[in-house]
Amino acid sequence: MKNSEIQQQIVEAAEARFKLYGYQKTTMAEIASDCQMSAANLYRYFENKLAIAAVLAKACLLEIEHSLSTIVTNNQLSASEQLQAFVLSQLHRTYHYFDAAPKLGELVEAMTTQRPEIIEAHRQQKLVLLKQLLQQGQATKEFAFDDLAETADAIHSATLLFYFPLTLGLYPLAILEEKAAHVNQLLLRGLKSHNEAHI
Amino acid sequence: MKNSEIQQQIVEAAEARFKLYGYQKTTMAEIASDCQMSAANLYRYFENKLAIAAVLAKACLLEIEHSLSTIVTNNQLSASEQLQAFVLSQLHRTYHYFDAAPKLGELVEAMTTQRPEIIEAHRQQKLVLLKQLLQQGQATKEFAFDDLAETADAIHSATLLFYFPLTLGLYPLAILEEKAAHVNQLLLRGLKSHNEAHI
DNA sequence: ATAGTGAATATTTAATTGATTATTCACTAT
DNA sequence: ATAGTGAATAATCAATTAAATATTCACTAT
Repeated sequence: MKNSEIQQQIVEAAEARFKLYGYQKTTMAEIASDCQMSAANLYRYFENKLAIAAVLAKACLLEIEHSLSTIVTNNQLSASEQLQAFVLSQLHRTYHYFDAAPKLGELVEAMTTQRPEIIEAHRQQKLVLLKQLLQQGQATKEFAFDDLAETADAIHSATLLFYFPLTLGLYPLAILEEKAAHVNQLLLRGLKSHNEAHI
Repeated sequence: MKNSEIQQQIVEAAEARFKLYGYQKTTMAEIASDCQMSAANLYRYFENKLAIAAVLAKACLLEIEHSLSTIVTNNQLSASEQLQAFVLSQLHRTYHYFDAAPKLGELVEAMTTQRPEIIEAHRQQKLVLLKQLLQQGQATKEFAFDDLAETADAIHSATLLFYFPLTLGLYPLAILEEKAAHVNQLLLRGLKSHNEAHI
């Protein structure tokens, strides 16, 4: 069995435990036992427990990024539809994660406090995709705006409610979808190219 | 001394302690001592410690609402300027509260979990003010939008980053101001009346 | 009647300490 | 050399209990 396959196996065992019992309550001994090895041996593959969690977290975030990337590169969709889908995709994916496994909140907590660069990298990646989306909309004359980076940042800030784990718990999904629709509508009106660019 | 003056005195003593030492670390005995009375006597004026905190929290939120109300009724300002000020005022007031007294976070926590109706009432009050602002903008032809309530809700959702205590800590004030400016710019473009109302 | 109190009781916190658990390491097997 | 282990150490957690604290109440003073 290859080195990387064992790493994979460890992460998968950890994932199942983290989802079911939470990050805190999962012990290295349990993960090891699920892999038919000793706890000590885990350290030959990962620096520590947090590193296992980090791989898992990165995978989740990458999954989201892939979804978003698919939307941005889907040229069946207009830029408006892409933006709509972009926001809703984050909402649904993130909501679903915590709906299916509320214990994953512990992972978010751990990453936020101990690996903030992972969260930040994800944010940056989303900004890249948003900029791409906006540029495409601009190229087709569907959108018009002054500053690409500022606009992407504005959209990202304005849609915080739909991807920020702590706020997702505030409302049921149906309400969040409704709010997302309203925010999208307003943002799109601000982006449509038949506006004047300046006041 | 009137009954209500004593209540006032108690709340002020509690406020000073809450700001300096936090809600948890402040004891009823300390508040009472600051008022030259026994802890038992506090219960003649407030049901319990949480009730004192609730009065204080309501006062803080009312202060914010007053600021916002002043902005909305200030007819020196265009509707756009009002919206800009509306968002920035929340950002600055809220930021300042936690900057001057980080321990107030404990109060937010307590209210969020044990008196959520206070938070909700504040939200509703802000929506009322936002609707008023939007209607004025519509009356002067500065703004155009389809649904008043939906638009107010969209703006409120989109500016979450600038009043939600937990997210305010994510960035320094200067960055938040910058983001607020970008979001405002985009929202305003969506509201300006020279847009088509429908796509 | 109203404002106030000290002492009693009920909850919450804080400190202690005894497990658990994470992590390291010297070692074995291949 | 590489994969693995058991046992040692270090850090965390959990149960216990002691101490503080919130809250109630029977009572005093006005």
